[in-house]
Amino acid sequence: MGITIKDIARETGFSVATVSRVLSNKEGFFSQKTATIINAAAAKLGYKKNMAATELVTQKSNVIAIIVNSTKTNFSEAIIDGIQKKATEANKRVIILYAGDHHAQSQQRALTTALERPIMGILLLSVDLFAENLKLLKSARVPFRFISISFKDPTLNYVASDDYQIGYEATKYLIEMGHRCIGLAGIDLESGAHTGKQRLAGYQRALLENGIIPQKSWIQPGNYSYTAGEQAMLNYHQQKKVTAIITGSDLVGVGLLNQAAKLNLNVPNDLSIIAIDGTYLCKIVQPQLTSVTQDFYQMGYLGAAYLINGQYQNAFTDIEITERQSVKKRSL
Amino acid sequence: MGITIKDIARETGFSVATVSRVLSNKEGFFSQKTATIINAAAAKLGYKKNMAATELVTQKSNVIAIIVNSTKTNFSEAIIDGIQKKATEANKRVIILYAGDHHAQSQQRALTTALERPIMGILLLSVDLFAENLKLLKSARVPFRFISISFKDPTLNYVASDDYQIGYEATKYLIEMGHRCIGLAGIDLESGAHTGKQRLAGYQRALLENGIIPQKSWIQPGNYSYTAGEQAMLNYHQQKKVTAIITGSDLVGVGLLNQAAKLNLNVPNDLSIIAIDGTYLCKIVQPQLTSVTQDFYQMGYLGAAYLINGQYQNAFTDIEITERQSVKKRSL
DNA sequence: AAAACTATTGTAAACGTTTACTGTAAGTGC
DNA sequence: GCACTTACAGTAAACGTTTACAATAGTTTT
Repeated sequence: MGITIKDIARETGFSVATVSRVLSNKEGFFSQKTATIINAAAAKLGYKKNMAATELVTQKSNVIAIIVNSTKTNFSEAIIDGIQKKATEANKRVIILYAGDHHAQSQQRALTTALERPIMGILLLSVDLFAENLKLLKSARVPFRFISISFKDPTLNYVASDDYQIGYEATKYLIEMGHRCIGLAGIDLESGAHTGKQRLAGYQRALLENGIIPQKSWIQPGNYSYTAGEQAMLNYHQQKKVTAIITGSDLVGVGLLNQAAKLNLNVPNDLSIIAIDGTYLCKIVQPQLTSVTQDFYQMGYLGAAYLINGQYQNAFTDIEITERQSVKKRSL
Repeated sequence: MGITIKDIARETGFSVATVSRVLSNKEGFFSQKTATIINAAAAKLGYKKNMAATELVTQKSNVIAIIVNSTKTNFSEAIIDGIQKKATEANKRVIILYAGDHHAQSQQRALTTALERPIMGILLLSVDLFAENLKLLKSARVPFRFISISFKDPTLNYVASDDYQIGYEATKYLIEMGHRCIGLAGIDLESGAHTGKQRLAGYQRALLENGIIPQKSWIQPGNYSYTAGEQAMLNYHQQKKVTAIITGSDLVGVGLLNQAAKLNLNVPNDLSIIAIDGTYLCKIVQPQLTSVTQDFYQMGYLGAAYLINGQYQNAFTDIEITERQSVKKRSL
């Protein structure tokens, strides 16, 4: 294959041990003169360290594996940026594995790819593991953390937004804007993650605190997708009850928005929308979507930090309401 | 660290050689009875193969590294899906590395991460390597292919769309729709890749073939970004010349579209837009953007196939015009 | 000048796996 | 009963690196 330290040893006349010490910069174990010779030879021959061999003997790795689900989650990029930032600071490497779109076999493939080689840990970005895959992950001796997804299970650590608070704040905001019949669309109430359920709980709480009885028909669950938004809008239109809608993701918001346009509804005059996420999507549609904005970058940064420092704890990152153009104040 | 074949050998009383043969399924070198015992022990102990060790001794790897630039390239997902498909078919694993947003150091970090471990090859998704990084890549003995970017340099292999044809077809389409003053916005004419230059050439050719003299002011270069689209629209508005614009990416198209709205221009009545790419973005804005649609999935699939089969050749994938709502026929 | 230290380098084992080479027992053909 | 296969399993070397231990020469201390 390529150039190894043996080649450099032969070239320079030193032993592989000395070459190794110079190349991995074990300060104090070699003279400057030697270092110069060896480094020159390495550069000349185009030496590239074989990390697999290093990891084999040292029994440790500086690689963090990120597992993302390939759903159109346009926020994963910001999370990855945050992870990269922290990883670079801590001199760690990052590799990314795609786990498909909630597909058990793809999940397993990604997981296996990660577990079959020496890595220092795994970060899972809003991936909701199937039971057998979670078991697989737990059975490995590799530390892992979830990001942008949370669980009841106390053995699972995560960094995410507080979904209860998201539901609560979004609802409160709409109530303050004069709305009383408020929809909640495109959230997943089935999965093992309790993201959807928490948002629902916060939403209900805010309604009740303001003397509003939540109506079952106001809730249109879905899988956070564009089409879930379209479908939800169709259903709301039949009922003609809600005046404002909270959407489970930006994409749901856009789906809702476009379906509303098809139905000749004007947003925000006929219907207000607030989207949960606040990615760039909100800014590039018309009208721009008001959002509960999550701090995805920070999520990634913090999740990586916890993994690297070996801290087993959960954390919530900040959220904030970003006002744009899709919510209108309603006079009473 | 974890369980090794030694542990299984001890547990079952067989030698590591036999355990290895069973676990890596070397047909014909072990009895069924032995296999059953060893597999049971492996399952019981939760054995996970250490691929790094395997790759070390076999001197080969089944891992393909994908390097993507983290620019908001919303099409990379489709390419990755195509790669994954082919990789799965050929029983290869895939890891992804982020190379930042045209940032030399991030590029180098991603490249080094890939080159420092045994991989069977590298796929670069529309990443325009800095000269020193290209040198680094070439100096390694690892095969690589570019996807969704093309070069004049005959030593570089790629699978991409034919950018000349893209420019030509987009322009021809607009001419057929009755336009004579046609803009070209947001393409990069500076970089080492000749994507932008090719599109420009095809565009000019189509104009000339139809007796239209290309005007310098019709061309507003940029870096394929949303803001490039906004800026280009501002410039076009000052001139008030073009009636239709070809945009270097979907994102440029959306930027242009939204800036047009701010300027009280109606698309497509006052201005027609055709975007190059045709990702889901075109469908989720209003009006939906007509596009020159690229077959990104196929690009990924084919690029992976060439890499896996060791074929050193270039290929162009199909393009097609997808009519939506942003181009209006102009009566003469 | 002996003792003790320091700086630099080498030797060899180890990491977890694969595989060429050997060995052995049982089966086959004559 | 002999030679020849066949089926299965073990021994040991190899992959590229790190590092404990040992060795050497030079320097300092006493």
